[in-house]
Amino acid sequence: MTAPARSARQRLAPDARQQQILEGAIAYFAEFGFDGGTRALAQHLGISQSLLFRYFPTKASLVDRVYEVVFLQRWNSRWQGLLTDRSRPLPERLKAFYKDYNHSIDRYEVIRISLFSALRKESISQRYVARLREQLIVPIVAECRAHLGLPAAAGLPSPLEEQLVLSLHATIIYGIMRRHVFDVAPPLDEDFLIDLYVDSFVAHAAESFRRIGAREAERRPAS
Amino acid sequence: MTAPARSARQRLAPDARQQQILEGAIAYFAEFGFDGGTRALAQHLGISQSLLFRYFPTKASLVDRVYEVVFLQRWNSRWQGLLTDRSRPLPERLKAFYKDYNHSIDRYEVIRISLFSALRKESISQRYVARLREQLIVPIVAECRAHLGLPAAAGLPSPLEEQLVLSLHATIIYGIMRRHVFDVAPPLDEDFLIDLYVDSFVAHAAESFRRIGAREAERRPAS
DNA sequence: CACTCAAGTTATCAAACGATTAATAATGCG
DNA sequence: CGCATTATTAATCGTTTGATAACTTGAGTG
Repeated sequence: MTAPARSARQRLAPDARQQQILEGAIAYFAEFGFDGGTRALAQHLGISQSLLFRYFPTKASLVDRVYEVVFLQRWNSRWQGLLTDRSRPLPERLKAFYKDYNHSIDRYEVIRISLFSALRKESISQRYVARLREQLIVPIVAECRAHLGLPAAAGLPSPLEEQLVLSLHATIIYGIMRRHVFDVAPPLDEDFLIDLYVDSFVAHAAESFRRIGAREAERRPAS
Repeated sequence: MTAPARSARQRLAPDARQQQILEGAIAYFAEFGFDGGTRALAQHLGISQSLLFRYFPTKASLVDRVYEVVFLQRWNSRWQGLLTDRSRPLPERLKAFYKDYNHSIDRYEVIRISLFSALRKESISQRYVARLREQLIVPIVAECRAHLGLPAAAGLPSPLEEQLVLSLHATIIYGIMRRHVFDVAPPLDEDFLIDLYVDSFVAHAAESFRRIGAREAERRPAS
């Protein structure tokens, strides 16, 4: 009646094995961080520790592949186009974008590995943040100015305007962090909340931009 | 002309040495995480590695002390009273609270150690989050209902209302994380931004709570 | 000024780490 | 079916880890 213990050693095609190791590594490092040992990782995968080094020459190279999958493979290059498509009203664009964005990064492995690597100050993490700023945040600032009938800013947007737009972004990210890092917050009616956040943001945008403009004018009186 | 190398071995009173180690450990673990080695920590402190174990029996006990200092010592028990003091208008209370809160946790060591320990699922981190919810978030929800003239909720607040209030909270926390974890975002006119966030939140609160009420009514039609 | 006590360091331990080598067994081909 | 190929593992290497033991040196006291 005992299940016939299937052959302890199962042979896989190299591509399949590499893929399996990579996925296992993502799950394992997301749980325990990148200081987790290769032996425990191998045990999670049901393979021997030394096999890892046939497919990845060093632990660091495996970690780098994990970074690549988590950071690069999860970026949708259509986001920027979606955000700047002025044939649709801004609130609609923001809602569509943040629903898609939320959907694509609201995963245990993604958010935790992002944080682990950011805390390590990995360059790939810094590049991700820079990309986020240049391709999403700065364009949203510009779209807000256009939406409000303000003149397009020459050069980079003002830091305060950027910060204001980030406050909307923060709401989404922090919700994901609460679920997967702080381990509270039930999975909840997220699309409804995104509509609410965006509407609240847009409703107050005119007043907020006005106050920021006034603030910056008073900050540099000699212009 | 060479500085007279001060005696390599400097003798300190036990209390002073323990304090010095603790502070050095906070700085070191905030930078490198809790998997950083005891040797490197000792080197940062300019002492020998074995001396650490005279003042803390194990590395884990040192880490626990670091947790205590970062989490418990930075909690102001007057926050709850400040938030629920209905002799002052709600926006004023929220602004005062968040300025103080921001000021007390916007520190490199605090935010990074909080994240490291949350990722490790340390129980002290979970207790902190629970306390945050019970003593700050839930009361703010109740104060918002009162401010809006809504009946006080029986028992716990609705999850959606809680999430809405957390969106304000997220704005503050995420700004701190951007500075100390993602290493972007200049230190910026924070009190001005907090005023802006709170005003924006309160201005739209009536509409937001109304929509949440409607949403929850439709979710459980048979009540 | 010598003596004592304890703060501090050097030297070392066993265990765990990433990584390598040599042995083993599963698979496909003739 | 027998054999070569190679995916896989067991055994092991040198380092580094947290922790301990034995030795050293600074400072206060009679």
